[in-house]
Amino acid sequence: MNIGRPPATMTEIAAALGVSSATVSNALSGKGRVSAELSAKIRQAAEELGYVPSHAARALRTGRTGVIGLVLPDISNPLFPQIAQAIEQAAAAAGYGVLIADSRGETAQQTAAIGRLIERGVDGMIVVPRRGSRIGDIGTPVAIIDSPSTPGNTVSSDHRNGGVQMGRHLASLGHRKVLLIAHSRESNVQNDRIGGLEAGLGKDIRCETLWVGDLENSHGAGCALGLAARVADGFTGFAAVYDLLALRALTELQRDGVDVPLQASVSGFDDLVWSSVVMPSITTLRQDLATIAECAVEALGDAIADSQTATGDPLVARQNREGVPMMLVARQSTGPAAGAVVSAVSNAREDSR
Amino acid sequence: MNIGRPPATMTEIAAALGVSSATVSNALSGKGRVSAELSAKIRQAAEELGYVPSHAARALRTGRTGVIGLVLPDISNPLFPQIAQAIEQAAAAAGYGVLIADSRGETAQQTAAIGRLIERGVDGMIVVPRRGSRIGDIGTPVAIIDSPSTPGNTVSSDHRNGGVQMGRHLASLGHRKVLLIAHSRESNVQNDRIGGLEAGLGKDIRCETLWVGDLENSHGAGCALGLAARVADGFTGFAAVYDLLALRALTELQRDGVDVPLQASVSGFDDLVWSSVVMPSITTLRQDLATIAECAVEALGDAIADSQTATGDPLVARQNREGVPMMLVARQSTGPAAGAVVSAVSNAREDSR
DNA sequence: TATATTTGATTAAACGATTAATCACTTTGG
DNA sequence: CCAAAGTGATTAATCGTTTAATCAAATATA
Repeated sequence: MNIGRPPATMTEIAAALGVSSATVSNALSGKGRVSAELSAKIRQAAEELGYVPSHAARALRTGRTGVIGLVLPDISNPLFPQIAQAIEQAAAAAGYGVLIADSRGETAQQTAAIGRLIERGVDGMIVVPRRGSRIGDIGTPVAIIDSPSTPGNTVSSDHRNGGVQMGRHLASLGHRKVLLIAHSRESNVQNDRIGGLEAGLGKDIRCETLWVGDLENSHGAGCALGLAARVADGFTGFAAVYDLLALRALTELQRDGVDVPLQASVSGFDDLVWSSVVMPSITTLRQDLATIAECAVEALGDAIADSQTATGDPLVARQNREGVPMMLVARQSTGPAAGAVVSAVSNAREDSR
Repeated sequence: MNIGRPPATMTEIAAALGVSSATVSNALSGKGRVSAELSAKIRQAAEELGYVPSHAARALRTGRTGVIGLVLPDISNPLFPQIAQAIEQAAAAAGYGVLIADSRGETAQQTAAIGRLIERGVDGMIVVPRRGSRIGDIGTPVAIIDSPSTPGNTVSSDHRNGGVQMGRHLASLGHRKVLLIAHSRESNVQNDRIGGLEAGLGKDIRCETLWVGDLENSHGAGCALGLAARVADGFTGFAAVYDLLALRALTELQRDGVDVPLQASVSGFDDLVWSSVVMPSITTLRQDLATIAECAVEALGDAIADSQTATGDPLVARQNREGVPMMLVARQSTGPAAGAVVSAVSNAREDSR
C-alpha cells in the first residue's frame, strides 16, 4: 500500500485504461454491462493503482453513508465494551462503520445525541434502550436490542430462559430458599430474568425478590443489602439479575463472614470481565452478543433497504427470531446448599432437612 | 423540526430568497463578503426551512469528514465506557463524530480496523495503545493517550503522581510493609504507577511488587495470588495498579478470611464502576477523563489543521501539557494498619455517613 | 434484406457544498 | 476627473461516484 499518497480515483483508472469512468464504476460494482475481459482488466488496474472508493462521493450520490449509529443511553453500563465490540465486528462485516452516541443517561442528552447522528447522515441506528424507555419514530431505521417482551424489539437474548437455566442450576444444588436480587422494576430485561428464575426454581422453592432500587431510595446509593441477615434467615441462594449486583452481594457476604459457596451461593448475569477473576469466581449467564449483533445489523440493513423503496413503512426493524439463547457458565460462587442433600441425577431423594 | 422530510439544501434557500447558493454558503460560514442584512435574512431562512448541512457534500468538497476514529486496542478494558463517553462528549463539542474501531486485542485485527477507519476517511484518530505497543506512521493525524513517559504521547493522566498520592495515603495510615500488585512489565502506565507508589511510600517502607502476568504464565489465568500468606508474612497494604486487580485482591483476601480494612488495606486505580459498590468499597484514584479527552481532541484538531497545510509534518499530535492530575477517592477498603499508630492527617473519607 | 434485439460501451447529469475568479457598482484618492 | 481600491454579490468549476439515457455495433428475427 502506498501510504500517504492521495488514493486513486475511478476517473484515474478510467484514464489509465482509456475507458469511461462509468464503465469503471459498473465493472467494480458489477451492476451495468461490462465484458468479462474488460471487467477483469479494470479490477486489476484498480488493485495496482491502489484504488480506494470515496465514501463521501458515494454518500453524496446515493444518499447512503454506510454508517450506522450505536446508541447506548446508559453508557456506563459495564456490558458496553462487549456490545460495542460485537456490533462493530458485525457492522464491519456488513460494510458499515459505527458512530457512537452518548447521552450520559439523560433523556435530553440522548435526544441531542440521536440528533447529531442523524445530522451526520447515519443510515440507521442500533439502540439498547435504557430501562424500558421507548424510542419514538425518528425518521430513521432503528433496530432495538432489549428483551423479547419489549414491543418493537428486534433481537435480544432469551433472558427468561436464562433465568430458567439459572433457577434449575440452583434448584439442582439443593437450594430451597433463594433471594432474587434486582434493581429496577421498570426494566424489561430484569423482569424477564426474574420471571425465568422463578419458573426455573419451581414452586417448591421459596423465593423472594429484593429490589435494590427501592432500597437505595430509602437508604442511599451503595447501601448494604443486609444479606447476612438473610442467611441467618435460611436463605442459601442469592441470584442477582446482573453481575454488578452479584458482585455486590458476594463482597457483602464475604465481608460479613459468610463463606461463598459453602454457606451461600451467588449468581449473576452477563459474564462481565471481573466475574471470572473474582474469588470465588462468579457463576453467571453469558449472552451470545456476536449473534445478537449480527441479527441486529442484518435486520437494520433490511430496514434501511426498505426505507429506500417504500416510504411510510415502519422504520423499526423487526425480526421474528426467537430470543438468542444464553449460556450458563458455572464457576465457584455456586455450590451445594448448606445442609442439603443434592440430587445429582434424579430427584428421588427429596430432602433431609 | 420537520422529521421525515428531506432536509432543505443551500440551493433551496438560495432559490427561496432569490440569491445565489454561493452567497448562502458564505453567509452561513461567515467566510466571504455578505452584507449584514442579507446574511441575517439567509440565516433566518435556513432556520425556517430546517436546513441541515450535508456532511457528505462538504466532505467531498473539502476532503474532511468531520469524523475521528477511536481506537481502543484492548476494548475489553473496563475503562472503555468512560473513555468512550468522554471522547464522544469532547468530540461532539468540537464538531466531530466518533467512529469506533475494534481489534479484539489482536495486532492483525488492529491494523485492519485502523485501515477501515482510514478508508472511511476519518480526519484523524485517537489511540489508547495496548500495553506499550507503538503506533507507526499511518498517514493520518493521531493523538495518543497513554502515559507521560511514552514517547509521542499526546496527553494522559499523571499516573506517577497518582501513585505518589496513593503511596502517601497508605504511608499515613501506618502501613510499613506494602505489596504492589501489577500485571505487565511492558505497560508504561503500570510502570509509572508502580514508580509513583514506591516514591510516595518512601524508603522507610518495605515494598515488593507482584507481577500477576508472570504468575499467570506459570499458574494459569485467574490463579490465586496467595495474598493471605503475605498477610501472615506481615504485609498490611495491597496497592493494585488498577481496580480489576484490586478487586481480585480484595475478594481473595475476604474469601480467605482476612478482614478488609481491619487486617489489610486494598487500593486500586481508575475508579471503575464497581469500586464504589463493592463491600468494602475500594479506595482508588480517579482519572480526569473529561479533561484528557478535551486535550486529546483539541490536539488532534490542531494536527488535522496542520496536516492540511504543511505536508511532511509529524502527524502525531504533541501537547506539552503536564500530566493531568488524578484524584484520590478514599473509601472503605483502606484503613489504619493493624497495630500501627496513625498520623491523623489524611483521613478525609468520601463517605463518612 | 430490412427490422428488432442484445451487447458493451459512452455521455452527461446529477448529488450539495465550497471557492477561485469575475463582475457591476461605489467609494476614495491624487 | 479619472484611476485605484473596496464592496457585495454572482458564475462556474470542482470534489468522485452513480445512473438514466443514449449510441454504435453485432446478432437475432421475420
